[in-house]
Amino acid sequence: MVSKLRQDITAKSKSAGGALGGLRMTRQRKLVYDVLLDERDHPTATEVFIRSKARMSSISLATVYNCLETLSAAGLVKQVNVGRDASRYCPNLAEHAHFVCVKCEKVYDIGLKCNEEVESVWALPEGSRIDHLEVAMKGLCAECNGGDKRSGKMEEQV
Amino acid sequence: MVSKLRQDITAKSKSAGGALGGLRMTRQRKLVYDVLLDERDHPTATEVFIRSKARMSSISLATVYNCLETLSAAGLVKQVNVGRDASRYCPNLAEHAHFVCVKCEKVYDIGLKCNEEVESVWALPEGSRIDHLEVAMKGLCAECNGGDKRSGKMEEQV
DNA sequence: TTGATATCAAGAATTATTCTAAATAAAGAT
DNA sequence: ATCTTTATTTAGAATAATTCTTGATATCAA
Repeated sequence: MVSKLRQDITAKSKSAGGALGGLRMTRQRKLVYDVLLDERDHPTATEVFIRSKARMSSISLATVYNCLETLSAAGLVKQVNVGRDASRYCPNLAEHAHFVCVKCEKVYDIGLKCNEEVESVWALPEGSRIDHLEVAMKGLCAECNGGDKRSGKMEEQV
Repeated sequence: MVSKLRQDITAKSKSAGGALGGLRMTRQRKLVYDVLLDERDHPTATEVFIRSKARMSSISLATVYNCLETLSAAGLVKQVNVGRDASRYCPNLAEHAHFVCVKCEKVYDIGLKCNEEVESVWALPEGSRIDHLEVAMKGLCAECNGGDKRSGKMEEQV
């Protein structure tokens, strides 16, 4: 189902096939997905709604939530949570963490270093199955960190 | 201020000293902290409220939120966020991640492997300062994972 | 075209959390 | 011990993000 929807979206086909409950590629879902692809600044649902509404005035906030949920479940989009802030959405499917600057509030994607694995640093319990991992960081981005050029060490927080 | 409050709590002194706005060690703060220490199962604010109310019937939910906020700001307690669920609270100050079993809903603390550092795997942007990092995992814990004994590889999610 | 079903839209409802304002309690000074 | 000042508590109202509900609409397969 995941790849089915993606295939259909990227291929701009009209249908997601009848399989698995029959996900449909609707104008709204396509629009919401396009909005995310067009400006990859990790918008909130409301921001996506505003941008979507500019292109399709009839779309509703509830629909935007529905579409974001569907796209996330389908694996096309990632829901980004940092603390208790409103969820943000991101079409970057590569494994990455998120970093929010507490000053300018921009959200940055942080990629893995080459040949590294996130799991490698954690003492995961034997026998468990991890199928979702979310890494969120907060701090000052390079621009806002102005004077201090060192890539400072973290505080004790986890 | 952080260490001041901790010192006073652990020493069971009556005051947090006049420094830095004068944090006071009140019965409510002590109680909320004790509740967290007594049962380290990552309760939500409401759960902390229920447990606290059993020992001090006059305490209010707003106060519990206040205390949890104060204790977190003081560094005695960590606020744990996994996805959009209600925040949970944890008195474990060691660097660790959180793992929530999607079946039994238990929250586990995941420690770092020896000599590993979280930051080491991420390509952090030059010049930025990270001062908070939160790592949340979801999956099936060993018990709930029953049959499959492999510590399974993660899916693509981050 | 038509029937079955998925999806949409609008607004109500829910939930966690924060805010407000008056009452209370703590710490230091008298 | 009492007084004063200021932090904190309390209860309830307010807020904000998200989910739910329901009737209308769009889409797919036949």
